[in-house]
Amino acid sequence: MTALRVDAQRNLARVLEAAAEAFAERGPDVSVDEIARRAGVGHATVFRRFPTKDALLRAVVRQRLDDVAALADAALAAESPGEAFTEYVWAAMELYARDRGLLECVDRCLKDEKTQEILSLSEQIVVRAQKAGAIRRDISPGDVSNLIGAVFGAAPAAQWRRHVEIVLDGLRPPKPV
Amino acid sequence: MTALRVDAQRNLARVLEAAAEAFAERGPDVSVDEIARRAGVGHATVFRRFPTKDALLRAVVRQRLDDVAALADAALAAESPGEAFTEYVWAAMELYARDRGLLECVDRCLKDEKTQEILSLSEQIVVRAQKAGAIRRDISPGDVSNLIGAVFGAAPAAQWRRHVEIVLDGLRPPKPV
DNA sequence: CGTCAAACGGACTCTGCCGTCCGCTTTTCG
DNA sequence: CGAAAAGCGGACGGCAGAGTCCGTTTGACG
Repeated sequence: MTALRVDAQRNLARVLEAAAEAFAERGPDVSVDEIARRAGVGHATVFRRFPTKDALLRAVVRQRLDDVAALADAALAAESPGEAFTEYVWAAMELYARDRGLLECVDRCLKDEKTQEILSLSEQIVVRAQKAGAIRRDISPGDVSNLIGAVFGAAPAAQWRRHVEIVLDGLRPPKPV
Repeated sequence: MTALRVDAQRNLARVLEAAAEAFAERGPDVSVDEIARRAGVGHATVFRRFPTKDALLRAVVRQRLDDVAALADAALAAESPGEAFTEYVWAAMELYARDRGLLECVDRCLKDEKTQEILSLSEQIVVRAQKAGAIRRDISPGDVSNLIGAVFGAAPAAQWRRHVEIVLDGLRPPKPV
């Protein structure tokens, strides 16, 4: 496999950029035609680099998830597990908030390795916080991501912080009576 | 407008039943063909009674929402606003749990009068509970429905009770420190 | 510069779905 | 019973989106 021709490289970059933008704005259901139009190429060019629309989606998601992975690594390295967890949640949500359609895209890539990796890291963060007593134990680590993701995804853009705040409150262990 | 022929009445009933079942199982995106197949009629018969697929969806939703409306009325009539709210939430979610796709169908019928009516009733229930001090005041009544609906909709079937429990905990006013 | 493989994109196919049409069947009612 | 009206559903049209084909263009390289 030799290197791509320079025009092909440029087009590939444009496609990835346009796809990231389009998926972020409109979610995973934007048509390939729309992406190609944004990239200024024919849609056949998209399919030459990515065998299916799904492959393109996964490529974009993997790219965007790198930032989240960095946040997760930092959270796992931090001293206070409880604070690390809430800070991780806020930072990650802040990222998703910039690209509103991304969450739905990630949902559709659950089988993807990269997505699984993030999920696994997130679970570790939760487990650490649970062991430290910062999160109630009657919910599985995986469900915590679900819960927060769902609330974030459904909240009106202006209100998501308050909604997430409420869930975080609910996740704290009930004070002993 | 004279009455329907008896065979037409029977088919109409079958279509409504099949549609309710299909929408509940598979969500609002089941094809009209699928519904017609379940009802044992041609899909043209469906379109004869309902001008569009959306009209059929709305009819089904209106029908199913009657039960929810009854719950809401009961909650508004109850003495303790706080208890009435939580009981209403649990009862309504129990209904949606039986027909998992229904929630998404309701989402798609937000403009429908019946849906608006339920939303309005739900808001009144929340307002009452807020006035009674059972729910924190830093969230709008409409957002409470959003929040609970989102969590319920995204939760794995076996876990939704726990997830809703957590949100309810988060919705209680923070204990004064 | 000239050749050739790589890349391009418009046109095409295929699939799934909504909604309509029209010739045939069934019910109704005198 | 028999005509008229109501109902039926298979076939059709149209649309949108995914993925393919192929004649044309363009960059790589001697």
